[in-house]
Amino acid sequence: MSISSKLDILNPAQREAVCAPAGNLLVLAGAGSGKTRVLVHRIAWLVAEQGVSPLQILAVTFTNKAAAEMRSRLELLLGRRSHGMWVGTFHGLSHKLMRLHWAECGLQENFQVIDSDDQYQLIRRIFKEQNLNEDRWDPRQAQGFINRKKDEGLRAAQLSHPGDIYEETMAQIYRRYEEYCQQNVLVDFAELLLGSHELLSKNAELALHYQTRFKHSLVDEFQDTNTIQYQWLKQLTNSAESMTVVGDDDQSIYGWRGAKIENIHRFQKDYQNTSVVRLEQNYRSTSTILKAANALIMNNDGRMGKTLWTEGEAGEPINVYCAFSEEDEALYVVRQAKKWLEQGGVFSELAVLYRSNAQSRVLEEALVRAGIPYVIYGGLRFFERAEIKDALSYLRLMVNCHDNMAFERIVNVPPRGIGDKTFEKIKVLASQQELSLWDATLVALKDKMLTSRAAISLEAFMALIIRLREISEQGSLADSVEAAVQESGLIQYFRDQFNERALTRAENLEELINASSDFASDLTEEWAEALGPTTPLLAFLSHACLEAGDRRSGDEQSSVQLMTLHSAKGLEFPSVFICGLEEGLFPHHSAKDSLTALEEERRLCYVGITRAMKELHLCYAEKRRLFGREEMRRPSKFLEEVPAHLIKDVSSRVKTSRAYPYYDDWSTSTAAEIATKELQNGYYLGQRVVHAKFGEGTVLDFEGQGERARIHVHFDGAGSKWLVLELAKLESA
DNA sequence: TTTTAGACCATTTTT
DNA sequence: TGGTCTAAAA
Repeated sequence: MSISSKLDILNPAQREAVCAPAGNLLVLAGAGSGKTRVLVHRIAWLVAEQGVSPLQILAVTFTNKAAAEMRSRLELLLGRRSHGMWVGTFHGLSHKLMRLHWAECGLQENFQVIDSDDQYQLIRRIFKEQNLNEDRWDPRQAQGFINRKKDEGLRAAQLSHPGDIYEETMAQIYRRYEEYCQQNVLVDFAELLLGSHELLSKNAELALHYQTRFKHSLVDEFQDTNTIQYQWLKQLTNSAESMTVVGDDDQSIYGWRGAKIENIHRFQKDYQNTSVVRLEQNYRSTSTILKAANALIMNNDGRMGKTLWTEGEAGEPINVYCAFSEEDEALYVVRQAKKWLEQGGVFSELAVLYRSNAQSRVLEEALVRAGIPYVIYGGLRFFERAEIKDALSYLRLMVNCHDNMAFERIVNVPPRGIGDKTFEKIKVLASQQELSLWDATLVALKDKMLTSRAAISLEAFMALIIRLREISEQGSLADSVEAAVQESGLIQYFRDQFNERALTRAENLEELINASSDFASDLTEEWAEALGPTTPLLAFLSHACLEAGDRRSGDEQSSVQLMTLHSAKGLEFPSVFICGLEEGLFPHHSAKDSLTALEEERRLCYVGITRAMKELHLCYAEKRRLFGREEMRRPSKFLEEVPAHLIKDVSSRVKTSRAYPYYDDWSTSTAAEIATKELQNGYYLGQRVVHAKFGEGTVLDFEGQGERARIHVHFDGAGSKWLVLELAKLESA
């Protein structure tokens, strides 16, 4: 197989990186400079031209998305599946190591991965158990503390701060947390890295095995690595012939999460004779956009240095819109979106970026009014939803009935008459006799310590779990999931409730069954390779934690894309709006006292600007409602840092004018039309109505459709009530 | 067990 | 302002 013809499409710098001789290589890849292409081609080059076996390759990314893209592009390039190659995320590969060597990790074969929400809940449980006052000590802080320490490679036992009450308390919580995880065979995200790192540092032989295996390693987004990830890599690549890291110090926006840009500098010190290649030719944006980005980022100190350029044309100037208010800013976006459509564009080519999620609301409202479809990134992902986690807890108990977390979560979900009192007795018994909740329940039942009603319920619950376990031993993965969802009564519980939310939940549970069946059929072949030896059920549970699903919500095909600047990283759009470019908002006020923080904000802005291919709109408002208060705003300093000659002021008004003129574009959605949109089932918000029994009142809210529709009315005499619309027989007052 | 009222607080987020 | 969380009330 020849790859050389495929190298022709590379530019000189890309080719230099792809074909660099074995050794250590640092690729500084600017935004839109084809870094994934370089990474993929380098692997292909190693395999096809240098005769490197896929088994010798380790390729690490941060996100599942990046890993999947790398894998599929590699397949395309090599014309075959890359069997035996380790391509995955830091966490995914760590997980694989731990599954393969669970015993050496001091775990059991059926260990389970927990996500950050599980971790948080667990820490709160520890707070209760230790009688820690949540007003004084914040569980979130403790969670941050534990993860930070783990990311630094530190165990609770290694911490000591005599006299410092804060550190002491946190360390104590950490210790208890470790204990709990060990007892319940739970592994959190940070633990995957730390645990697999320790696995290798404690087993010289094993370490040597992997070190001699992975002759060629490649790492994506290197600027985002934290301390433990760096050590982890160093350990695995100890005797590698080539180590290729790709990154961009200018796009480091996760410092607050423990990412260390310094790792780029450290790499050059730790890995001798590192050659550096800069990818500066950009294939994404117009030169105007690139000039703006370059000028902005020049204001940061201590950069590795890079200047983006393009062979493409200058394109349009950058639009700067000074809005009167945040509503006006949103209307600008609406106007431009309509214009884009008129000129033959598609909504999905537009991205609206903002610093914080709270900003999306006003934008959404304006888009809804204008009838423009949009998709918003953010919110809960599929596997993070409460009902899904409930169902997964049943599965977890099927795998390991001593999983106390899962036990506690679902023992009374759906409600089966096992209340706090009963459960408290079991918890006390469990801690006294050092039993799992499961075993403690057995003892409590045997010794008749419970009321008969509770005993019956608990017996039924345990019988259910045992029955489910039997089903899972005989049937397929989808059978197990379906049984867990059906037999537990979980889905029926939601179906019995007549409101939209419960219905959605029931639908989600059905979707979970589908997901498990897809997972089983799609991945059967890949399991062994991706995860090592494990059961389908365990694999599915881990998958649910490690790849919690898409963050997007909304299902329109051609929709405007709304997201934070952080989530825009790695994406590109023909036209980009950056909203809320105001001091205190972007850069965020929390960055005002720290130069490092300010520089990270600037990099975030740089990331935003470099998402744009053809058009860029920078928006800010003179006045914005923040926390219910109206405030006058100052434009962001980042706006001044963009050279004036690249900018076109598109503000539609004279400084002194008032709101009225901006509502030109509302001509299509007049007051009457807005009112109609808010009219539901013949009623509208704020309407005065009369009820035969409760008298006069005001309509506050609606819920549901058709027969299930309910209306929330505040009655002057009788207070506020939810009424079933069909039965209420309301009349207009 | 579920609903509701009041307190509190307010970047960014992947795994 | 509004979303989330907890404690109290129905």
